[in-house]
Amino acid sequence: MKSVPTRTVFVKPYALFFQALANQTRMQVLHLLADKGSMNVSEICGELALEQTHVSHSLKCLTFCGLVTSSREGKSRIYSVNEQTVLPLLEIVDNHLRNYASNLFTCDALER
Amino acid sequence: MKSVPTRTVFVKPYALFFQALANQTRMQVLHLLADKGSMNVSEICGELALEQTHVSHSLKCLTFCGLVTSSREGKSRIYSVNEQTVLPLLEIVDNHLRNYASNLFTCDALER
DNA sequence: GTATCATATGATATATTCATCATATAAACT
DNA sequence: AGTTTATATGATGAATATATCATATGATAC
Repeated sequence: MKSVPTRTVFVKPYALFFQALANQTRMQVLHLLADKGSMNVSEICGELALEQTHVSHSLKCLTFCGLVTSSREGKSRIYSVNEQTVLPLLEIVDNHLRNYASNLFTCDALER
Repeated sequence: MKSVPTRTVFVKPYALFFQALANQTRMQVLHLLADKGSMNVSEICGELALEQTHVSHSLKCLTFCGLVTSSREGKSRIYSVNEQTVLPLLEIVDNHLRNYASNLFTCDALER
């Protein structure tokens, strides 16, 4: 019988979830969609001045984590943010950054 | 005059914040503190069966991002979670994982 | 003082993630 | 059928993060 390391297993999905958010490109896409509602891939590329493959990879990851959903519309695919999760999440983080982590606005990297 | 890439700059602190959470060890520490209230470093090491340096590095990162606070007590240092941010944050993610991302419970890695 | 206990720091090899490239698929139109 | 437009996928070097090592600092007791 294999012993289970205390708490070790249970946090993995949380870490994976936050990994999806721990990237500037994916965060840009998420903020843009939260702001504008729905957009197709070309529109996102245009707005953020990013390459199509880069945006598609980012959207795949966000989709995998349930942060965005999509539906086809002709040749395009329309992406929308999962408002239920993303809006309250960003609000909490917004407040946190102001009140407890204003250093993150000016630092280059994380101290580890 | 240098042109500012659309939205690019503003998301960086968000990505940095989420990076702190995108790691199993730091997530373990955070869950443990959220559960037990306050603990010193040795207690955390014992409970999670992790090396002291590893835990200290993790706590440094969490402190830098305002997710935990600490105070000295004799030779020890007591760490506490920032309840204002962490409790509602974990609740949102908990619901999200159940409702929109149950695949994260069983997958090995993120699809990108 | 120095010895011990508790925690923090800096450096490093390894492991992971990122952005880009080349290419594939999917839908609409001729 | 073939062509164009829109998006997705797989592979890869380069960049970044991780966990561990050796060591430093800080506080108390002797």
